[in-house]
Amino acid sequence: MKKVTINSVASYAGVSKKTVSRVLNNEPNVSDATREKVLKVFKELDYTPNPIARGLAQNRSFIIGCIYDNPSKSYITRVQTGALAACQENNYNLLIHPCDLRGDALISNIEHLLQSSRLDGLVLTPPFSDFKVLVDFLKSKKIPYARVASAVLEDDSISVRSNDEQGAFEITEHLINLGHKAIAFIKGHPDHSATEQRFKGYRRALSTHGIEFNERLVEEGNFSYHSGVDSARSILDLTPRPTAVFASNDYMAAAVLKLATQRQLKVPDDISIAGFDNAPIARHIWPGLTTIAQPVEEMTQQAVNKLIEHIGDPQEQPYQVTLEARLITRESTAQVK
Amino acid sequence: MKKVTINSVASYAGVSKKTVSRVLNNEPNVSDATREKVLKVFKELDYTPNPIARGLAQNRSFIIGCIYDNPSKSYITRVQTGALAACQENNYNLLIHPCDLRGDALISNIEHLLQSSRLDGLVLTPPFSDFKVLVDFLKSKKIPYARVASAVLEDDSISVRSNDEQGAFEITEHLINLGHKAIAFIKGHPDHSATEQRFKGYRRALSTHGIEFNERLVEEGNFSYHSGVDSARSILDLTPRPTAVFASNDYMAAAVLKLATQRQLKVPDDISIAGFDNAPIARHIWPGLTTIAQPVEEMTQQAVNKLIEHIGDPQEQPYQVTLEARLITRESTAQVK
DNA sequence: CTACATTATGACACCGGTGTCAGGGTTGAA
DNA sequence: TTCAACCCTGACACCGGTGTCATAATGTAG
Repeated sequence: MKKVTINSVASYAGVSKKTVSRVLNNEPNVSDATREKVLKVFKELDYTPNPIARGLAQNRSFIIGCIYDNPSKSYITRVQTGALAACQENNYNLLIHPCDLRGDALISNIEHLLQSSRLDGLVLTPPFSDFKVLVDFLKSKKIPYARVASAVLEDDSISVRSNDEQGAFEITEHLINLGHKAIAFIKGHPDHSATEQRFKGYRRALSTHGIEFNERLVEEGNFSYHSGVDSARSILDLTPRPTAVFASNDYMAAAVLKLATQRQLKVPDDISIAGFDNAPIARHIWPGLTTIAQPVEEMTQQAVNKLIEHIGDPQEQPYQVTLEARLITRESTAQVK
Repeated sequence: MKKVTINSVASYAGVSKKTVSRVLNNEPNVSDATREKVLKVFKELDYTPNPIARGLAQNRSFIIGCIYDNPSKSYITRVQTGALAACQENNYNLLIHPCDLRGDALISNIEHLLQSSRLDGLVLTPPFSDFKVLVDFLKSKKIPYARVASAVLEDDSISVRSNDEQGAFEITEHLINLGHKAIAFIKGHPDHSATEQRFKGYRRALSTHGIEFNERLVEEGNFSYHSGVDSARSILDLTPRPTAVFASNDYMAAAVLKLATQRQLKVPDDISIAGFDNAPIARHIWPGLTTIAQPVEEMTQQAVNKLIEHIGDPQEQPYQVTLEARLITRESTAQVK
């Protein structure tokens, strides 16, 4: 396939490079006749502009980076799906970059990424969405960024989230309405802002319904399945055993379910279990997990769309949205006996 | 941050652009003194070459594309992990591109991707690895590609796989050794080459051990959890009920487990269940699934490494490797009663 | 009909690198 | 000593677009 460049189009159409460029970019000040002539040549020659040359001239790469450090594969996949959808709408591409949260290495890692890829913008996913050091760094370097599922909304950034606190409140309330009073809670990873939000929702539901908070019912997890196993062990060993467990995500909830089943406990007859996120595993196991569904794809797609808009026009307003999370009840929770 | 370009480095070091470029690319014919001088300036000025400019000059993007259409999220994540590892070693970036297998749209979709991104190469993951139309298209366009987990090895391409047929043989044999004779089988998606391979391994194990193949024990699935539910229903309704089920992947196996549990069957006491892939779910459920572990990350990493090598030097030999798959026994399979 | 604003177009430099080639300096063999 | 071969280096064009500015063509007000 011989290369079709802007030069061939220009000479073929009998106009200058610059005019072709104007048509490409929908610039004003091109006569309708000329525009149509050029557009026709585009088709005839099957011309596609070279994004690299374009990037060089405009100092843009048309690539968005997505950074993550998340134990939940399904979460990442959903984030990617949403980001990809937005990228495709805007003729951007998505570059994925897993990286470790810990330590100073992060900033230099990101710095290297930015220098070596010249990304136009960055999507921050949990736990990076609320990582102040990183956000400040990006701000100082004037790198456009968007935050997905951050706990805090700030005035001057793009941020799309869902209401974790409210979701946790609702699912806890659901358990309370089923008659549960001793509801154990497994926390998430301390670096994720969702961890605190979900914990807050749990506590608010308890206090709203006049149930005293009991610290012994709270276990520290980190969102991983493995941590869920450890927490589950402690919880199931308690006497009296709680009648329900609310884990901060579905993987940990699945771990509780596995351990409970291993110990011959019937779920939900002997113990109710609830999770969070509506990960695939929540419906792949028996009994299916009652959980909170967040519109992760939608959140990410909106965030990336706004990010790209912002890149095109840095005057663009900040964008802060909170989407609804909703309760999904399955078989893992039932009326207390 | 003011921009550090090759020009600033050159004038600062008192040499020409071209000499700086030579140092950058480790070209010969640069005196040691000059080379060191330039390298020192790199550090002092904290210079990073602009990949976009480089790409324009060399007509390369330093980006590898990875295309997929796979219902298994965990498989995709593993592929990405391996591909990213290889990319990072070689200062490449990874661009992910989900797309539909079906129809003519695929080729034009890929064509558009190539034109708009100028990818240096493509990684084909199942089911694309064995999709002849696509492979032929890439060959005709002279786009470098590598195939992951393809069934067939061809002479002139890069292809890294594991032995699905052998894996299926071993897990079936494992069931036979436990005394099972009526072993149901759930096939995968017909477009995936692994589907046929795994079926072959199953049949070979049966015939090796003198067990007659029974077509009624075979169900058509498509690797999705949902299809597993349907197949499980048919299998569990059989009389006499098979004593074991071998599903072509873990999601479908998990579906069998869920349905069996719903029907009050004890696994593995009443029925043994085996999967394939060693997906996370295999160890997240109870009982854990006996399955076959394939080194997906390793496969992809090798494939991408070779692909990048090939891009740098198109004379590079073809590369064809088959890695070992290994049996992992968990609680879902046991001696027949 | 002139004076001036506005629109349409192209020439040319530029983005930040790499490829080609020519020229000066060394080295080694004749 | 001479000449070819080789090593090192830089000038310059080029990759394929975009930005700036000058200029020609057209429109509009006085």
